Amino acid sequence: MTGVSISQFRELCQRHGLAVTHQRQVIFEALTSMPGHPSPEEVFERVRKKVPAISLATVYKAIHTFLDSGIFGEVSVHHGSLRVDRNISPHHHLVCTRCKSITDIEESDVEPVQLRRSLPAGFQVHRYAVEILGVCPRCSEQSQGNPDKQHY
Amino acid sequence: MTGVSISQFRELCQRHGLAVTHQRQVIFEALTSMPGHPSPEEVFERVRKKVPAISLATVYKAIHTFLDSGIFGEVSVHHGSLRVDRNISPHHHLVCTRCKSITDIEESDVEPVQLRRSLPAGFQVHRYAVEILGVCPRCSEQSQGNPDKQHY
DNA sequence: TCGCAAAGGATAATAATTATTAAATGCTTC
DNA sequence: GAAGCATTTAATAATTATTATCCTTTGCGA
Ligand SMILES: [Mn+2]
Ligand SMILES: [Mn+2]
Ligand SMILES: [Zn+2]
Ligand SMILES: [Zn+2]
Repeated sequence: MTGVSISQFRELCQRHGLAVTHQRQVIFEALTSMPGHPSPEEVFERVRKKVPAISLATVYKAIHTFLDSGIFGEVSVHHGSLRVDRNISPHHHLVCTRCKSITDIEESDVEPVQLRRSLPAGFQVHRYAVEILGVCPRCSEQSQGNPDKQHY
Repeated sequence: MTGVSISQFRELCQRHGLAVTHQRQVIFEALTSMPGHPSPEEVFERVRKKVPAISLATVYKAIHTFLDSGIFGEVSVHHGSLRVDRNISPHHHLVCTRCKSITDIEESDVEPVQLRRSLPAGFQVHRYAVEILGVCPRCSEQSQGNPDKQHY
């Protein structure tokens, strides 16, 4: 029972300037009670058991609202479409969270990743990929302007 | 002029047991000549200038053929749909490339990432995200069976 | 060259996401 | 607590990304 009381949720919403709705609370509770990194579809399947009339679009909108408020995060900033990597030697990436641009960083430019404790037993590691997340020069320049203009 | 001669391409295909077709060569050349990490749509736009009659499906099929042969790579193994991360404190991920499962690794379980040289000027780093890519225990068990069964 | 498996083209189908719009609801003010 | 207005929801259409289908064409070994 990882339930969040209505008053706690109300407080959370107020802190982020969000209206408190029943749907948002149910979606929030579904998210906090699900293991791993759920997809909108998975959230929808769970939520509709409590609120059968809910719409998938409402789930998407609530999730984006939570993401925009920083209440939750997103696993991959560049999940929109397949991106081919012509560089098949191990390397890392510089990723702009604003415009989604991806730039190669040579593996030798980063110290090898060191683990402090062992991984779950039986996991076979193939490689370590470092994503350096941030804002590229071009995006930070025009940061006051329109913040969602994308240039690839 | 990063052009690849037809004989070089023919050799590459032979090495991977692929039939040599004009479309594949044009798609391959487009990929090798494009900067960054192109999407299928971008490849299609470029390729159709040379072969106007080409189909988008052919581009997708050729790209998958190249990916399956290991001639090129894919930036994100989990690009299929949005995945919410309830953990908004900085942390890392263990990713199974077989079943696409994503498991949190605490930031403190990995030594801080160290750069050996400076990044492109003006890039504002927000955080470093390490992806530990490999095969999870469950997938490596049944590795002889059906290799594309997914369990989340 | 012949024959066939493999690949391409056109297009339908599916999956993921976003847009639209009218009705319902939350929130502020009285 | 009701009124009014802005926000949110539900239903559904539209988009976008990707895959499947099906028939035609082509590459390649015999
Ligand atoms: Mn790369
Ligand atoms: Mn996570
Ligand atoms: Zn940028
Ligand atoms: Zn797995």
